[in-house]
Amino acid sequence: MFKRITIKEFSDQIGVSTATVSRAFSSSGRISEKTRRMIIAKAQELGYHANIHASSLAAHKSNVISFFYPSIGYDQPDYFIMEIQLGLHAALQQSGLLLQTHPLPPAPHQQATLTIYRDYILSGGPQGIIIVAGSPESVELVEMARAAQIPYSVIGHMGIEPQYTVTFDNAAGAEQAARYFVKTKRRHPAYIGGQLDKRKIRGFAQGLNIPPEQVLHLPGGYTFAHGAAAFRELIQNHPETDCLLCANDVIAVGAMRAAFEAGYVIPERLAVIGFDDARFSRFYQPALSSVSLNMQQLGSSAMNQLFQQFDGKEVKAEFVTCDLIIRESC
Amino acid sequence: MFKRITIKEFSDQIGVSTATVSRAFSSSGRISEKTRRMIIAKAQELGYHANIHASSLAAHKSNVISFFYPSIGYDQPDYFIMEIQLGLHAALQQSGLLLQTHPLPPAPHQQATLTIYRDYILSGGPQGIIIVAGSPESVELVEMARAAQIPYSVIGHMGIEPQYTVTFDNAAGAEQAARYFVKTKRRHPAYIGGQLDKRKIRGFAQGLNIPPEQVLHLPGGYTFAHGAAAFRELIQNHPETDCLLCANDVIAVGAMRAAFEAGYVIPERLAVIGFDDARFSRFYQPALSSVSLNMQQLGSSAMNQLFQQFDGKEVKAEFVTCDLIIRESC
DNA sequence: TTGTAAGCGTTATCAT
DNA sequence: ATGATAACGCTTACAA
Repeated sequence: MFKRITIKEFSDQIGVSTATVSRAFSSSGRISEKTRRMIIAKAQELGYHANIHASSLAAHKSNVISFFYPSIGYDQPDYFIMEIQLGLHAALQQSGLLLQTHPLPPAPHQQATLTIYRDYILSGGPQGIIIVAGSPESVELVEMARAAQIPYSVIGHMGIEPQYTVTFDNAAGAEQAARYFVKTKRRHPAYIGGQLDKRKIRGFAQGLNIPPEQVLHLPGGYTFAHGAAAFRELIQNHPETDCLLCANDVIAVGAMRAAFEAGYVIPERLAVIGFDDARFSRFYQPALSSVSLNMQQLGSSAMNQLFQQFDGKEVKAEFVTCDLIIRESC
Repeated sequence: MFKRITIKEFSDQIGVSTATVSRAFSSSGRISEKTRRMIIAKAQELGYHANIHASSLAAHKSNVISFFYPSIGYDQPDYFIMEIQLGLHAALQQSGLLLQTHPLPPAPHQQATLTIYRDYILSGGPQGIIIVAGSPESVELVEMARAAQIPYSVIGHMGIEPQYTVTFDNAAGAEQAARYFVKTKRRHPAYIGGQLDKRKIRGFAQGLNIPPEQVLHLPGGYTFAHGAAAFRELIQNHPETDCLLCANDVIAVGAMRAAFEAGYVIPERLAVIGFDDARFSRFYQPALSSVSLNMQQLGSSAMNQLFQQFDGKEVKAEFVTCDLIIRESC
């Protein structure tokens, strides 16, 4: 095994104490600027790098942020999560903190994996934890973070006390979409998407000025195939449908695809609006209009919540707005 | 701060030595099955979790794998990388290893970030390193891994000794695409894409049975906008173009978009093939044909190389094949 | 501002 | 199979 130079050897060689060396690298330590410079230069020269595990042990902090998110499968990329991760990294820039990613796998293996994660959290591994709501395990993770007294921040709605949470106003976004449909004289709206998202339907109904139960709703999964299938089903009984809101962009693209095949011209005959404004959907033909959620802002807001906790400041719930982006599909 | 129960306290409470407790959790230790069970049960009960930093320090291993990849910008998701990360996580399943993600940021901040990464690697942080080739910094990272004697694996072509490398045969994929164009009687091929990828052009030329210099080549970036702009430029001088290979799917989608606008019907008038088989492009209208690279296999192969190094086994270069997937665009 | 030395919570070696 | 104890390499009172 490769032997790194230790703080003891290094400090001996340059003729100072280990404490001084340590101070030179910690931002807080009281040390003369001159000594610090000298030590940093010597460290470069001799190739000294503090052992990160020893530092973590002694200082009770690890510099790693753990990012937990529901995973729809190891063969199924999730654009939503990917963008959040991007936002996290952007916020982490220069902070010296490192990001660890932890997908919560789907059914078969989730228990084993969760055990590994639990050990990791409860052993004091991460310095902060970011959890994307959406699976039952997300809730357990929050409990672990609390139990271990590690700063955490939740992205999404979880039905728990909200101060450590970054949420977004899906309902308002859906309402904007509905109002747009009304304004552009659409008469026969429909909604495609899973039933988890009560908020979106509520907002849609509100913008339409009808009770939520009256929304023509095709539930189902969040995939391209689901979107296409749901649309085919929809027009069997409701061929008059002339505008469509979908719970995410992947569904919307699937539905548009089925719509073309059924001879619906977009946007003339059918207006379509998606949700989340996934990067690829703006390249679609026609470019998809979408309720945009700034997912990167989601990530950086969550990191801010963590930073506030590190600094012992009061943490405020963060809120990210949704905006309707009109492109070509409506 | 929250005080966790330490191995000392725990072992005292249950009446064994710390060594025995440690052995109960390490797979290697010689310990009776009965004692192990007892200790694990007690640990559950009393909530004992080994401090991960102390373990890492004492055992000289950290259980974290670091994943470094070129990032095209904090506002620009990279589908390619995302899929590799997915493959990595799939391979990591149940291994108890954790994944850390490290984007190599574009220009302005890369030096500062690289310094942080260097410290991390040279301080003995990660137990293994996976590097996606593609930026100049990638090469530096390999040198750091070597210097620190940490097992590593490179994904992509880097022009260094190849045994710790997972590569893929882009050239063969491009050649397949060319042969398909020839077989389907296309006469006027063109290639859109950055100049980094000599391999793809070479393969394309080979399949076309012409020298590489004779390939009609529109260089440029890897984005949607680049694809669209390149196509517009292309047809100014070469309106007869009837088939198109693009360096990736995003470019291809951009080019298709520009093609529609210019009145080209796909695939009748213009055949298009992309590269990488990004998830979204199969949803496009028409569904994009693409040279498919199993990116998840890339990830798991890289992890395998790491595992081989952990076990002291000889490491063989890994190779992932490319296959042409015909859909609707050609 | 700098040095001394006592932790930090494990693992691993050497006895028993 | 189990126990005692010396590392592991750093940070941080406390002292100077």
